[in-house]
Amino acid sequence: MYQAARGTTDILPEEQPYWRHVEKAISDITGLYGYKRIDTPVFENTSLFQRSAGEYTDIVQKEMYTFDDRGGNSLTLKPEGTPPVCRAYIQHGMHNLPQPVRLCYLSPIFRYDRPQAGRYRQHYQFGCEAIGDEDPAIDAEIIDIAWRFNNLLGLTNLSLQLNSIGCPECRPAYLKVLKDYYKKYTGKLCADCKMRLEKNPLRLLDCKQASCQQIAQNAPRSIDGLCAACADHFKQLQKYLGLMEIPFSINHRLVRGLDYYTRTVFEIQPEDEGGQSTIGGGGRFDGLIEELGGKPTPAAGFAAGIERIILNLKKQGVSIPTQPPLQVFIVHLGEEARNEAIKLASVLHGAGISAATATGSKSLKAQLRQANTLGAKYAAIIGGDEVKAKTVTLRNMTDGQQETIGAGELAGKLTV
RNA sequence: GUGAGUGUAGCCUAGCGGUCUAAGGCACCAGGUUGUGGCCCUGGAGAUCGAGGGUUCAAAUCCCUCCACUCACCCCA
Repeated sequence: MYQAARGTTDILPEEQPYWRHVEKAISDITGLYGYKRIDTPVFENTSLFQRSAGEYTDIVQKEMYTFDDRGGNSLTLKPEGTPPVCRAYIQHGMHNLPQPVRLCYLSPIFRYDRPQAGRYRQHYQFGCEAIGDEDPAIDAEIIDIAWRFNNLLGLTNLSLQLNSIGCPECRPAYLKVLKDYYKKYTGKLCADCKMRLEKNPLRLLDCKQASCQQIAQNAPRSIDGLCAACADHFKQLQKYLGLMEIPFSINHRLVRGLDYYTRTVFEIQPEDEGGQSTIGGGGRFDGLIEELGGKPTPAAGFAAGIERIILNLKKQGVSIPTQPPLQVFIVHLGEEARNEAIKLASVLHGAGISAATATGSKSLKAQLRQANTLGAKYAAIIGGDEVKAKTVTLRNMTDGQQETIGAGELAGKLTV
């Protein structure tokens, strides 16, 4: 028997109310902040992602779904949302628009990871990017959206972690200080951290090994190594967050896994502990547009994982609006009645009333049972008597009351 | 990529060498009402017991291999 490919999942009808709830929140929040939707292709040229994420990130090294098309071009299923949006910004000359350009997306994301709770090989991310402005008010706006989005969804007990990891001006000096500190502990580091010390020293800070955490505890802090411009930017950001009354805590060990981040980085997590806990994160990426061939252009953004949000909506027991029920299920007895039922359904659909018609020629009991199982509000019964009198018997499935009305009156009756 | 756990009908579970021609619950279908659902009662359909191989007179049950799923690590959303 075939089953969905590893790490992928069907979003079944009973799951859909959660997705609609999330989609509604996305549409509301982006409208509220003036972010315009953009949909980029599901695959891009491989080099776009190689250049943007960073050569030594896990995404590029082992998580990309890369393939050659028949023309021999290397393509990759998008492993993150930001680079394609930046590519589109450049390609369509959006630097000619008033800056910043505010864009948002809801897109499938593909990463070849070992699946586990809250982690899929195909998952969905909702993201916002504000491109073309370095004002810390933009960072604050992005964080504000991410935060309010979760409120809109009904999630509570979330924490917002914030940090600044500097810019190309000040980071090299900080990295040197950091490396010097870690070199004193080389013998005590885990194998991964020994690698990180060489390839990606920032990542040393968020190692989860207990022994490495102790070392990270007293490591030099990135915010102590910021240049004047970055320090001021971070200070302003915190002030704005304060004005908006968004609670945050500074996490000196928050660095994020992608190389393109500059200055601001942040993550949103549920308070309770859990493996794959982060439900959203982002930051500033002032160098990315230029790296991808555009003019030097500052930008900031965030992305949130929909599956993890839904996981938390369920965990927190957030009540979700349900689908409107089927208005009427049309029941018929006999060949002529069946013809009338089909005509009637057509009229109802034309009038914008949801209706389904029984199939086959089952007993009245069986048809009503089906109406009940489907959750129909009414059953419209057409039997021999009704055919003769050109009426239908309308049964309210909640209280069992029923009345006989003219066939032509049904649509009007159900509209009210 | 690493480690641990689990695979019995659509779902949940019992059985853990012979009484298994695999049991029960939910869901599904039908009947109990000649034209009336939900509750109840009765009945029905639905499983090569994840796959392949081995041990044995005998395997859902023991062994091996593979596959899948789950959880965790790495990393991320």
